[in-house]
Amino acid sequence: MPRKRATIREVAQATGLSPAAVSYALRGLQVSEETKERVRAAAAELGYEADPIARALASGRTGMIGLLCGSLEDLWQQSLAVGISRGLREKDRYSLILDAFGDPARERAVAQQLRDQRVDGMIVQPIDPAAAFWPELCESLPVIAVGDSIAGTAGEVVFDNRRGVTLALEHLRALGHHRIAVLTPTRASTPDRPADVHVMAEAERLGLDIQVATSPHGLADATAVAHDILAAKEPSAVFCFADSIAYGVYAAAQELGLSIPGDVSVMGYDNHPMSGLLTPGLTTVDWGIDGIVRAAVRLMAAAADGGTRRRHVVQAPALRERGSVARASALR
Amino acid sequence: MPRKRATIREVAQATGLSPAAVSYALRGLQVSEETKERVRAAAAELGYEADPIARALASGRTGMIGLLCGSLEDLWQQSLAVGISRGLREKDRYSLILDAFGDPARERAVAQQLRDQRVDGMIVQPIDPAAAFWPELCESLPVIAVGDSIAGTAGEVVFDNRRGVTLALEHLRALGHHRIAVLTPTRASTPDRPADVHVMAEAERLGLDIQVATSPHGLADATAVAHDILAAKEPSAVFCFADSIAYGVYAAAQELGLSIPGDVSVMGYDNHPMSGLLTPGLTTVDWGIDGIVRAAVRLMAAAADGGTRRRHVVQAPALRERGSVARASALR
DNA sequence: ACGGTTCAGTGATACGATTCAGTGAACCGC
DNA sequence: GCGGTTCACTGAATCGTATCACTGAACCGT
Repeated sequence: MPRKRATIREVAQATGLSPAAVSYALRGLQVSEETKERVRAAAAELGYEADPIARALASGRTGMIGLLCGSLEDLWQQSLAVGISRGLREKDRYSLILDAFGDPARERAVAQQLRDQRVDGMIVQPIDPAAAFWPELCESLPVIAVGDSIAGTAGEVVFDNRRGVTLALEHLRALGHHRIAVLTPTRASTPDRPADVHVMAEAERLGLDIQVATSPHGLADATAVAHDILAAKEPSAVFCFADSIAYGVYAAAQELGLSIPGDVSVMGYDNHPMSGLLTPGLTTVDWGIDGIVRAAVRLMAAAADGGTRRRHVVQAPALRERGSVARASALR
Repeated sequence: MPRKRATIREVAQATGLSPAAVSYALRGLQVSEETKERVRAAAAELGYEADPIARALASGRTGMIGLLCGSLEDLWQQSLAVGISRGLREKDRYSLILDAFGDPARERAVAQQLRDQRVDGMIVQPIDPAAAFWPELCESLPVIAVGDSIAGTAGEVVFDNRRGVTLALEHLRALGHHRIAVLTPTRASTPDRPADVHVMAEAERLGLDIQVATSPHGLADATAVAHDILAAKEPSAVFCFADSIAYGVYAAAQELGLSIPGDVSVMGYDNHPMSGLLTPGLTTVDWGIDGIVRAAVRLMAAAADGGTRRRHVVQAPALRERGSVARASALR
């Protein structure tokens, strides 16, 4: 790790070529095999590697993919981000991970920031899919959406949230739950998430008495929110729109001496790896994170390599029944 | 989000000033209040913001802090990274998160890469604290080490692993465990981690019969490793050098029909938030992640703002007793 | 031998800022 | 009214690469 790096000019000087020739040679363009070899040797000798910043300024490309996460407080989104980042790495692309903190305003700013950093593409988990800037953004670089669909993307891995919600609520209803608390992640100033809308519609259709509250993803915060809900509302079941919020319900139930699923049933959403380890295991809606990661990476790679075909992958949910949901007792 | 951004020249033209003056004005340097205001107005009008890439090339600074993580497969390290990233954000600094995948060779490459990206500083969780490149790196930019100490840093948050290991092993021994399996994270080609060395020394001192194996952090992999250990070696206790590996032991015990702590005691290391939610709760060594995050962010901010005083924070561990460790039964 | 094509390589410019050295004017005390 | 500062600003160089428009030479078939 030398103090001062060699520049392209020094390599040019060493080989007696022009900087332009060196630039071409190292990228395997327009030069004779013999010269390429000579340049490569000189570059290795001097320990030269192109400066990514200068390259980005001149060419407008960086080889980096931006990862715009909805909220990294969510353990599942952490797994997703790490998984995608690793997947991209295997395709020799680096990723720049940024967090929107669940705030649509910040989401816009961060998207802007990623573009300013000249990322070659972005994988986004949109908080506000209806935001006006998406189409403009998509025109300036390839965007892959994960989760909800947005306009103009080069590809999407869309979760069938409608189906996921139906799966969850029908399961609860089939076991006799009618009075259900719904805990949805706190988001700054975006009232109508598509998924929330589905909850309302399905609850209506199934004749359920739901009460919606919001909670942050963090365990401590979620526990506090869940504590209040469990103590005051006495629902027979809690449907959490993220496994990490459900973890808060487990903690709150423990504090209150309530048994799951004896006193209250809990349903999650995501199937984070830890959900199977809890006692009882968290019954949840599984999206198959590995499949999502693979699809997102594949679509991004295709789009960044100039693939023009717009791909649309729909991720189907599966109900993963464990032990946290039981038949509603008549008592509550 | 305009298609094409305004440049500093356009702002200069609009105000009748030179580009240099605009550059100074927007950074609050060397210009009259009145001109500053005029420039700010014109910049706002044109939607101008300095291009971070061009700025990085010209000034050598980016305002970004690099986060070099040992292995993001570890849930605890994920929390740490997200926490630090969030902490830096609150100080108006963005972070570039990169993963070394537990590989010292990669660690070096990634550090190099971060430096090439002109990060203003790096927070690293060193895999190989003895690697030769650290001092050189530290001379070219402020480095904060988290975990193990490395030479030449601008500051460190060091875990007292010696004490942590002692705490864990003494606790196990006090409860009558002598035959102990130790599960330590898999690392490519670095035999002697400081923490591992402490384990050996302490085991010797306490007269314990330990058997060391390595395991990846991922739940599935850790479960497989733990399965083999539990089935073959029949230790009375397992000491995992990361909570996420301990989670694998829980899963394996479940598969094998072993009860924790009835058949085997499990001790973790880190105290990830989920550890308290398991049944039984995971007895573990708590490093106080919030304190680490705050200290790391504080040290980095101080160093990046030109603070010259080298700060050294030692993080003391605390044994967090839950239910996963019980008195050794005479049977096994 | 000739016009046309390809090939290997060059020189200059662009990318969009920062920064250094310098300049004219205003202002200072004496 | 004079030398010396300070102030506000400018012009030009710089950062390190990519890329565009050329050029001279070699090579082609006829």
